[in-house]
Amino acid sequence: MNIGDVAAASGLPAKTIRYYEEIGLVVPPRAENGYRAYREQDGHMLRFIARARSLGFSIEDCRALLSLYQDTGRASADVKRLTKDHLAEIDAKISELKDMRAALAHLVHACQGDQRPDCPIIDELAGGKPD
Amino acid sequence: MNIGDVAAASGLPAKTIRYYEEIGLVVPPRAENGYRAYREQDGHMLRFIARARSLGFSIEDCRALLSLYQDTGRASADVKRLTKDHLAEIDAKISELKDMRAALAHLVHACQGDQRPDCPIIDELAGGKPD
DNA sequence: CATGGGCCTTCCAGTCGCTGGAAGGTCAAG
DNA sequence: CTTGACCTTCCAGCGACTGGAAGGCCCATG
Repeated sequence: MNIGDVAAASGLPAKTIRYYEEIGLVVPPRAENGYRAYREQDGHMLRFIARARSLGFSIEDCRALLSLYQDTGRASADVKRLTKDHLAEIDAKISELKDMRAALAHLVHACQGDQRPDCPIIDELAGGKPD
Repeated sequence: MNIGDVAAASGLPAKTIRYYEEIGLVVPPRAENGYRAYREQDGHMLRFIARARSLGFSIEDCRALLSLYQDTGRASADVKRLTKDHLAEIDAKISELKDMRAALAHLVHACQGDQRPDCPIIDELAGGKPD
């Protein structure tokens, strides 16, 4: 399988797959002509990574997950801990974004949005109207 | 005011403030000794940016907001549109993260997390148990 | 007047995860 | 034999900083 084939199969751009090789994540052997020759297991790994990335795992998390994936003697506790940590980070991000969202929604609501310059959004960013 | 003073006043690291100068966001005059000499208006701008950044606005948004801030003939509609667009992006991010969160929470729940290798998280990343 | 410490300066490199583009090699079809 | 779709490498850039090295400036103390 050439890179285009695994790209189509995994849904990842070829560029990304080359990048994954560069960082040592999935390193296929080479054919005689210098083309990357992906084996079936390489394709599995790439699809594994694509799914993990879509769940927001970092590349380094993916590296760890991949080695757990390939370690048939793994403890599921290790996988679970990694996933829980990631979940906690996601929760933190959601909470941060929700705070922003609330503040922004409030400001949007307060602003007339007409041709006049008076604007509670600008006022707030400028330090808040001291009333 | 030297950079340390505006850093303390705005809560931004000096490094960041230098970076803002580099990208032309807040460019203070220089004192004879070469030090950045921040005027009061520069300090206001930096605090303005710090607040906008904490609401998640991008640097380019900050640039636009800053010019609206300084344009006393602005239309509040312009500020509102910018803010609404940003709010929509935040909402999109929240929704994406929530989807991830749901999937991760499900997986964490399903995984025993013991010393055995069987792991629904790995199974799912590997393509899902076709049952 | 020297010295020390805390500022300040510039410049370079790294972060994360790609993404774009240029320049060129390879392969299969017509 | 040419065309066009693939493949290769290498270099550069995104956003928004952040770290660190090497050196200059300023002020207080001895």
